[in-house]
Amino acid sequence: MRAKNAATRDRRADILVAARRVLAEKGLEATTISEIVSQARVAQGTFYLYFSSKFAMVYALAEQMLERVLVAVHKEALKATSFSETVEFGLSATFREMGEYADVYAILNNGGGLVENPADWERLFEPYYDLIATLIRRWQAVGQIDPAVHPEIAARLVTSLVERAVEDCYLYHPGIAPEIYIAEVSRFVQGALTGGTTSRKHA
Amino acid sequence: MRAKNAATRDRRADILVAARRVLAEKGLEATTISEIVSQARVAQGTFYLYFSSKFAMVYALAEQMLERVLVAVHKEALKATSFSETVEFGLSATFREMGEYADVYAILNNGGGLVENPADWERLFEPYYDLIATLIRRWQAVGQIDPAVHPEIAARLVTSLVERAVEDCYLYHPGIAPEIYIAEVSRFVQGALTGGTTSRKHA
Amino acid sequence: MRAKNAATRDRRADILVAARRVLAEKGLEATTISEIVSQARVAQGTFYLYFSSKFAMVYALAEQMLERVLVAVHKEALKATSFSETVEFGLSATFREMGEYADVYAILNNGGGLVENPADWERLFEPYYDLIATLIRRWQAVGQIDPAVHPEIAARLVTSLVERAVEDCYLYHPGIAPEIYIAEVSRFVQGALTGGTTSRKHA
Amino acid sequence: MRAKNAATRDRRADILVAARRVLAEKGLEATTISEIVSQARVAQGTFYLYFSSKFAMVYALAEQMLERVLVAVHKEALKATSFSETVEFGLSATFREMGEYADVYAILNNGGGLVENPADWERLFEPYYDLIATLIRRWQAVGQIDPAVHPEIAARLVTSLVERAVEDCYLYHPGIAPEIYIAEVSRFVQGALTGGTTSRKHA
DNA sequence: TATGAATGAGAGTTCATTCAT
DNA sequence: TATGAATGAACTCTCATTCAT
Repeated sequence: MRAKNAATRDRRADILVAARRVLAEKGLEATTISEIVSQARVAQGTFYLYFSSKFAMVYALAEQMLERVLVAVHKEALKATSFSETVEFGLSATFREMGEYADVYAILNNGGGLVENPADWERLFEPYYDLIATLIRRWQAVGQIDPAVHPEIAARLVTSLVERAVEDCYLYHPGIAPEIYIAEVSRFVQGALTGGTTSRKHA
Repeated sequence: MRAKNAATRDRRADILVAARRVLAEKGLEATTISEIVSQARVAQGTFYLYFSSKFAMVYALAEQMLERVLVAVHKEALKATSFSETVEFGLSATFREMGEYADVYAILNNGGGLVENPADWERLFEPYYDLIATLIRRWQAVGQIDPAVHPEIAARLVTSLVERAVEDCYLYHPGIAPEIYIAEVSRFVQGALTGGTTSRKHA
Repeated sequence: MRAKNAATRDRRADILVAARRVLAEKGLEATTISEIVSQARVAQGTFYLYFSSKFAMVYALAEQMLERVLVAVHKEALKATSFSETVEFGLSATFREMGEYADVYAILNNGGGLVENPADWERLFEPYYDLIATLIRRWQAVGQIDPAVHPEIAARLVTSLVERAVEDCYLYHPGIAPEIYIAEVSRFVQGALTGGTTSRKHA
Repeated sequence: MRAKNAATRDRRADILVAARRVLAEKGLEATTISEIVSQARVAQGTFYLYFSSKFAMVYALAEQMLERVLVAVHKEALKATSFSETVEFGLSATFREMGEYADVYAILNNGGGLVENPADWERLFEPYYDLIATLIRRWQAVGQIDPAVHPEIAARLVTSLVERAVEDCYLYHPGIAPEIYIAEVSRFVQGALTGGTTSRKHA
C-alpha cells in the first residue's frame, strides 16, 4: 500500500473538478465532454477510462457531494444533546457542505433529466433520507418530536426544504445572509416536527 | 366577425399537448422537436411559428401550469375562514392541479438547465410566491401566523415543500395516497408558520 | 391607358426597393424573402406574384440597374465629339448611375452564384457590352482608337474595369473621391485603346 | 522522427479538393458541406476539425490560390528586364496559375457574399496588390511607367482586369485562345501605364 | 494507461414556396 | 390581386463515443 506517485495526477479527480466548473457555468445541456477534458487537461478518451458516459459522471458528482454532507451531518448529530440542537447543528453543517456545491445544485437535484429511470437517481439520496429519518425516530423516542410525524415522508420534506433553501440562498438571493435562511428553516422544521397541533392545544 | 372555423385546429395547443406527452415519456434532453411535431401532426416549421425555441416551449408549458394552479388556489383561499382552512383547501387544490402535470414536474421545476439565466426562470414563479406571501400576511394580520415569519422567504419554502411533496407523491411513491402527503405537508406548514418555537415558550 | 390609381401601391417596386436594402445590409446568402416582404410591407405570397423565385428577383434588380446605366451612357455618347470625351462623359455617367447601386454591386456582378448557368447571367450584360463595342468601332472608324483593338474583348475589359473601380470607390475606399477613380480609369482606358505602345514609336 | 505514414491521408487537402469540385459544379449557395465531405470521403465532423465554417473553407481556398499566383508572378518578375517583359511574363504566369482555378473564380472573386465584413475578404488580396504596386513603382523609377500613375489604384485596376480576363477566357468564351486575351490585356495594361495621354501630346 | 483524430447520427433551426381564403 | 399560416426538405453544426497508436 504505497502512496500514489506524486507525479501521477489523479485524473479522475481532475475531471470531476473540471466538470463542476463547466456544469456550473454552462448548465447541464450545454456542458460538453470536450470542454471538461480540455479544462482538466486530459485527452478525450481518458474521460471514458473513468466514466462510462456523461450521465455516469454527473452521478459520481452527486455521490461525492452527498457523501460529504452525510459525513458532516452525522458528525454534528453526535454532538447534539437535543432535537433543537440537532436541527441547528445539522443545518449549519449542511449549509456549509452544500454551499460548496451550490453552483451545481439545480443539476444535482434531479439528475437533469439525463437519468433514464428517475428511481435510479432517487436511490442516490436514500442514505441521506435514512439518516434524517433515523434522527427523527431518535428524538421521537424521547418525546421531542411529535409521534404523529411520519419519519420517511418528513425526511424527504425536510431534505427538499433544505435543498431549496440552499438554492435560494446561494443562487437566487445572494444578498441575504445564510444565517437568515438557517434560522428560517430551523424554525420551520422545528415547528413542523414538534407539533404545531400540540402547541395549538395551549391556545 | 365569425367564430373560428371548428375545423381549424389550434396548432399551438396541439403542440403543447404533444410536448407534454413526449417530455413525460423521454425526459427533457431526449425530447426532440421532431417527435413533438410528429405527435402533434404538424410540420417542423410550424413549431417555430409558435415557439421561438425548445426552451420557449418548456417555458410556455410552465406558465400554463402555474396559471392554473394560481387560479385554483386563489379561488380556494377566498372560501377559507381560517389559516388552517387556507392551508388545507389550498393544498388540496394545488395537489389536484399539479397532479395533472406530475409527469412533467421534474422538468418544470428548474427549467431543466435549458434556461440561460436562472433568474429568468425564477421570475416565472413570482406570481405564485406573491400569492402565498399575501396569504401569509393576511393571517399574520389576524394573529393566526407567527409575526416572526418572513413572508417572502416562507413563501418560497412552502412552495418548494409542496412541489417536492407532489413530486414524491406522484413520481416516486405512487403507492402512498395523496391524502397522506397533504396531511403531512399541512401539519408541516401549519406547525412551521404558527410558531412551534413560540408555543414552547408556554411549556 | 389610364394612370395607375394613386392609392394602389406598386408592390413590385416596393419589393425591389426593400430587396436592395436587405441585400445591401445582409449579403445575398443571408437575405431572406421573409425579411424582404416584411420590409416591403406585403405578404409572403405577394412576392411570388411578381417574381418566380429569389433568383428571378436578383435578376430583375440587375436588369433595372443595367437599363439605367445603358440609357445614361447612350445619352452622353451622343453629346461627345471625340473618343476622349466619350470616355469622360461615359465614365461620369456610369459612376453616377452605378454609384446608386454601389451597395449591391458585389452581388449584381456575378449573380452571386444563384445562377445555374453562368451564361444566363452573362447575357444580362450583353446590351452593355454591345454599346461599348459599338462606341469603340465608331472611334476606330475615324482613327481615334488603335485598329488592333478587339472591340468585343475590349468592351468586356473596359466594363470589368469600370465595375471594379466603382466597387473600390464606393465600397472599399470611401475616403478617395470618385473623381480620382474616374481620372485613373479614363487615362487607363484611353491609354489602352489609343495604343500607348504604338504612339511611343512615333515619339 | 519518421515520415508520415503513406496510408495517412491528408484530410484537409482532400476536403479542399472536393470543395473545389463541388463549388465549381454547383455554385456557392448550392454547395453543401454534406456533399463536400461525401466526395472527400470523410465524416461530417471532420470538416469542422479543419474549417470552422463554410466561409472559412472558401477563404482557405482563396488563400491557396493567391499564394500560388503570387509566387509565380514574383518569380517571373525577377527574370524580366523591362516593364514590357514584366507584363508579358507576369500575365502568362497569372493566366497559367489562375487558369487552374478558373472553375471557382466567380466565387473566389468576392467571397460570394458569405463574408460579413467585405474588408476582411479584401484583405486577402492585399499581398497581391502590394506586389503589383511594387512592380509599378520599380518601373516608374526608371521611367518606363508614366509617373502620373497612382500605383495602389492602378494595382487594383490591373488586378480586376486580369481576373476578369481569366474569367472571360476560361468561363465564358472557351473558344478564344488564352493568348488572345493575354495579348489584349498586355496591350491594355502597357497602354494604360506607359501613358496614352503623354504620347498624344506628341501627336 | 493515455492519447486525440476521426466518426456520423442526429439535433435544432431556417426558409423558399404553396395554397386556401 | 393579396394574404400569411403552414409546410417539410434540407441545412449547418455539435458532440458523445471509438480506436489505432
